[in-house]
Amino acid sequence: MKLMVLDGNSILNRAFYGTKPMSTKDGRSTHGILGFLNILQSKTKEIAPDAVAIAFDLKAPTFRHKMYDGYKAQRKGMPPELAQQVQPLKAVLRALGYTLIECEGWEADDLLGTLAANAKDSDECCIVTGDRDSLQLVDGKVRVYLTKTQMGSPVTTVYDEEKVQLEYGVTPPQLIDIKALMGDSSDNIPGVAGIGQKGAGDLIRRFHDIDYIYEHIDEIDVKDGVRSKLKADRDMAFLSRTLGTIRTDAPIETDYHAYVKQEADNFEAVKLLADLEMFRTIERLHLDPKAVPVAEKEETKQEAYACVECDNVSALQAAVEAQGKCYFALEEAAGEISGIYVRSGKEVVHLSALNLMFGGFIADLFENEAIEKFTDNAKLAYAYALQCGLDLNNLVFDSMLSGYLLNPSVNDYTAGRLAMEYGVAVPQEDEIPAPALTAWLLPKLSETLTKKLAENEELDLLREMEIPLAQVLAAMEQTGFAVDRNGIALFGKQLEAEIETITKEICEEVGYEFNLNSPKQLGEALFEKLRLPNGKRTKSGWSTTAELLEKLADDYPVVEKILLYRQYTKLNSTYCVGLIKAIGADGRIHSTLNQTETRTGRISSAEPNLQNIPVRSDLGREMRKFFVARPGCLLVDADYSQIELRVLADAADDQTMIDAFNNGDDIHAITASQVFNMPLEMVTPLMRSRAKAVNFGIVYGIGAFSLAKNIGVTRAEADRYIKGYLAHYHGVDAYMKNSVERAKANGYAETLFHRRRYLPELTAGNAMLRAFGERVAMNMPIQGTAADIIKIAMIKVFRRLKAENLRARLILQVHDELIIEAPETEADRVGVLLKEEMENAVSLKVKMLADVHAGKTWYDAKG
DNA sequence: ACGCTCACG
DNA sequence: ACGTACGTGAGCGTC
Repeated sequence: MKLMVLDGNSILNRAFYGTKPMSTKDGRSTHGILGFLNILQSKTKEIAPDAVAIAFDLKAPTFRHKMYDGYKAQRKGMPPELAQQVQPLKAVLRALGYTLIECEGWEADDLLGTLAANAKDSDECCIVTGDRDSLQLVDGKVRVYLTKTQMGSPVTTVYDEEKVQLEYGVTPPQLIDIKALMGDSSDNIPGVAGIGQKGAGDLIRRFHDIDYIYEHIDEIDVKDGVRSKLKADRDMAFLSRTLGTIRTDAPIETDYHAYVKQEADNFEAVKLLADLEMFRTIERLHLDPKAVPVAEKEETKQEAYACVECDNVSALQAAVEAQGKCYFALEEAAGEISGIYVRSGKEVVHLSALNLMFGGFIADLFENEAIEKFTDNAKLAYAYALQCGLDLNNLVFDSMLSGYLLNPSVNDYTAGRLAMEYGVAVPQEDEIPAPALTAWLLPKLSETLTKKLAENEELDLLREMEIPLAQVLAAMEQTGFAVDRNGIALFGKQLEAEIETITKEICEEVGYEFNLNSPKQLGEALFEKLRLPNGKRTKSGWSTTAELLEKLADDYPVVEKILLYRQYTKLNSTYCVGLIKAIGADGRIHSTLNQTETRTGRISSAEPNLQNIPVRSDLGREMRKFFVARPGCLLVDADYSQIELRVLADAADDQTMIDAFNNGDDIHAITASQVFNMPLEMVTPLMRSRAKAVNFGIVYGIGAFSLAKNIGVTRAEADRYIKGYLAHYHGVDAYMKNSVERAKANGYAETLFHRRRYLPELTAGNAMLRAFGERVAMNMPIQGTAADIIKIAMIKVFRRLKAENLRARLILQVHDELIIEAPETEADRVGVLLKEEMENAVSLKVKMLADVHAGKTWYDAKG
């Protein structure tokens, strides 16, 4: 029999510190459990055991071994976030069919030892642990798989007798003697005072064990200092050996056959894992998620899933109208709407777009204001309505947007996933078409999620912000942005010519041809072939970032050329080639505006991304000349001035900052005068630019090191700026502290409009991760509130354009900027309207300011 | 699939 | 001792 024995406490500990913190929405940490199951699964695969035993201490919740994250010398209790995970983990393991070994008064080590020592002739014992103590157990039948976590991924070293010999120069049992001499503070093993790891190893390698050493204490060839230290602690040495010897006589079952894994209790396991909100794990362990046991299990049985093809459209329509509600999911095939699934009573009804009555049904459904609509993708529904020339009225629920508001840190908001997460029964049947399942789930799902949103005070966010915004985004996507294809193509050609020349020049100077796009090859060329100074290593070679190369560019013309090469190729491949590919048949680019992507509430743009078109460099900004208004139109562009700092001034209720903004002062100059403690007239451009960086830093959750790096001053200098800043803007100082405190207390950060982001990082043992959580706790409310504000503005602008019967259309949002394409005759009016709606989207203590410009191209319209 | 680099707010 | 500012998406090379 091949038995795999897990040192439960040790592995859990490793898993806890080595896995990115995660928690359930009500704040229970789960990453220890997740990491444990990952290790269990990967070791099972690697070792392929016939049986598995998992040993746990049944002692006080302390660890024998050194803690991963910190103190070398002391026993340390488990942090509560870890202790809370022990019982749920054990329950999950039992449900999965594993045998747990726990024995009152015995440490897990001794249980491992007992199993290892009792390996029969044909047996093999593989110990999986994070603790080197177990290495003493290694023999011909026993191997130790020592796991560490490096950069978040588990790394295992396998120890057999040979490997122990190789690494320590002794046999496994001799490790006990080494420890007897050197001691182990984390295990309260005293050892011999004054003998450390090196000395102990040396002695045992030369004299085999402490028995020999003490029997020949006066004869052996050691320094007198060592001899006297040994003599002084003779009793300690022998006591330490006893303490350090893992016992092999625990009263547990030692027949390996007893540990053959039982069949998993699917029901129980899924229940436990669903409660821990570990849905990925359910899938990865090949459990059947359909068996999610929920309170309404009985009801589920009554509500057997049923799906029928619609044979009577009028009857379906009548049923929906009678109900006053419609739960539907649109069916897509090859990018087209191919049908609709409607939950009607106890069944789902499918109506194909091929059905002659389909168009009529959709029109009546969408436009009927008396029917409340519930769906899973509002933007898609609005887009389809727009395409059909219909109004979509009274859409009250979107499960995807609801899931996003409840927790924006998730990547999958399909109805099936949400149902699992929020405890809605999922039908048992396999192979239900996705939209059919969605329609089936929507009644319960909408009820559950709506209730949750109401509890979180996020219901308005759904109904007044995200759902209306979905309509705006659908229209923006459909409108698209006109571009000058020939202009882009020509620009690309010019770039390619430059790139070709410059590539040759660079290769000539380096002395051989290589791929300039490969950071690896480039690093080798610069820092090995050309031997340039100040190279910095990254994980996989030399760092070749622009930041580093710029420092070398003055002295080495070839580096300057590489920077140019980078700039040209970036512009050509990402923007010229990339954008041309994305131009639609109508000569316009239709980007996808994602509404559920960012953790702060911003929208994102993809395929292509139109939110990162170059502007900062002169050459890059040229790209914007190819983003144009259609003939007879102008682009009207407005961007908020300092929206994030204004939001901060309001949230922090900082009078100095509020006054500065309301007086129309130059905020960076004012900040400079505060930070440098001098009158405004004496602020130099350099001081202003540094103050500007401080302002940015504050919004991001500042650190002196990064600020220093950013503006090129010493760290101490940067620290002074920050201190100066916080001393003068004391409202901001208090607000930042309060943001972190509140996020810690609540488990999430939130915006002015109650959009929330959970921050399990705040409970992390790892200081760096925790610091990250703290910065996010400071940043998210600011970035997120700014995102909320522009969303409100977009909805208001959209409605104004419609109400005033204008032909102008919103075409793009870039976080603090809105772009409208307007007929020339409307441009002035639209500019006024746009500014008005943006500035009045919200009413804060600080007034909002938007700068408006119009032009034929984006280049011209952007101030 | 992942890391590096770089474009934007 | 260690790494260091928030939020994104795309193209490329490497594994």
